[in-house]
Amino acid sequence: MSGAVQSVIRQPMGMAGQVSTPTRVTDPLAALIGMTITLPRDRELYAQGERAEYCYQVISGCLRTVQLMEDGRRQVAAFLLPGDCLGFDDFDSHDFAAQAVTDVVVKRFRRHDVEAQADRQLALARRLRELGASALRAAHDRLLLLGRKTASERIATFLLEMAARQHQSHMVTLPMSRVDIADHLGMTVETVCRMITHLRREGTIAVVPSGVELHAPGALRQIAADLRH
Amino acid sequence: MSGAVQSVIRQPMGMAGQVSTPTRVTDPLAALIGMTITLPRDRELYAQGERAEYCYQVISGCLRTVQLMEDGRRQVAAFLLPGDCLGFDDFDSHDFAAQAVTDVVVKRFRRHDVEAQADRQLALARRLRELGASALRAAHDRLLLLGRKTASERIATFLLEMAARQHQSHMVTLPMSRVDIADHLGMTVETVCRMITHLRREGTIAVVPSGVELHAPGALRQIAADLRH
DNA sequence: CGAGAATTTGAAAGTCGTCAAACGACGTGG
DNA sequence: CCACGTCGTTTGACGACTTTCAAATTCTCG
Repeated sequence: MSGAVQSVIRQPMGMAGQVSTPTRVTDPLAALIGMTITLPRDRELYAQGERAEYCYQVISGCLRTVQLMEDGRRQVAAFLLPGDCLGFDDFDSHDFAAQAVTDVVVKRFRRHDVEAQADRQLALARRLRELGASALRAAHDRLLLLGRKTASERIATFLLEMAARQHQSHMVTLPMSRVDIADHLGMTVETVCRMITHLRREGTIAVVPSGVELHAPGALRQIAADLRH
Repeated sequence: MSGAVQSVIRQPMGMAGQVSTPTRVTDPLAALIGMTITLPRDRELYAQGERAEYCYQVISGCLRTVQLMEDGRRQVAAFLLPGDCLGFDDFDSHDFAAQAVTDVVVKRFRRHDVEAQADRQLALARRLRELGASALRAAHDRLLLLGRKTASERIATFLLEMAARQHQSHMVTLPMSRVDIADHLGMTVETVCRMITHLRREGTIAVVPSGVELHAPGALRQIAADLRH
């Protein structure tokens, strides 16, 4: 049995960005005709450089987007949770690979169709631009993290972000491995472990099988030294 | 230098497949009504968190987008050169500040107008999505750089990228300070200098008042260990 | 229960950052 | 036109945070 696999974050879709878009009664994306696809853990949804024919919205499970260097160094650009979209803003080919962190269900759309539909439906076109803006904002926050934050700040930031995305303030599910986290935060597995251990010994968090419990979110926030607000 | 209107942020070693967009006869952006604004060096075009009423296209000069942490740590997300656009994909407020690196001339558009126009003109709507996609791709490349590349690789990558964006292969103009470069590449001024000195002593580059000459772009490329070929 | 993988911990090494100071480019003022 | 002060760049020495290498421990799954 897949232990942690099914304890993946569940949450209604439609909250793609924690952005306060004025209450959208019907998400234009929901109107698109999409095929439901399931993907087993560790399977690749698409490869880096692959022709980008489809785009996707995550229904359940967790995906990661990955960039590789020839010598094996890896950068996980993002983890995608239910409601998140990917592939909508690529060009002809995908900039990075997308892989299933857990068993995953996604809704798949033909990009050509989406583009065509966007030309007819203003709401969708706007939604697509919003989607891009969300992704861009997230990427920019990560630039600051990777460029300027220390190891402990990165971990704290990451845990808080995951908590927020799961709409939880005490329990954070971490479906991805420590290696994935390391490659996401620009550090090594060992450093990730050490930082987590440190937080645990401080009593700030507790490590449980499928994630961590946040005992002192305030302390985390202080460590994260979060910008904006 | 105004001919660069279509040169949105380009990849280092601009391959990535033929960057879709076949030769665009008329850029939808050119049709927008924009006011020309000049900005002296070091002046701020807009502040972080400021209400995003306008968006811009660079006509001449160089801008930087900046994120600040309370303790002063700074991340330069991007340098913008003639033809580049900014502010098109923000939400209500700007995610970061934009400041003039040199004296700058920009064309300013009211975002509300752009959005409205996009609703009427498919080409513009598509162009806006492309713009977002370009920015996103650039940001992702930078994630890999910040997360996984060494100091020398970052410098090499940066020089090659600047050369490509200036459509030059031997002479690179660097209008920004070493501090700006450092804050862009996630390192310190001292390290930037050391890396440049190292390349100079190797004979790979030569430092001139306004930038550097690339004597051995091949060597740079090798150092950059560039992904995506 | 046992083998292999993932996580955690430890010790040593390195890269990069910090602190400090010299050097050089400019612009102002004498 | 040159002296001088300021700011940006460069260089050096030292220290620290992370990484690297190695191994113990825990967890997963057959």
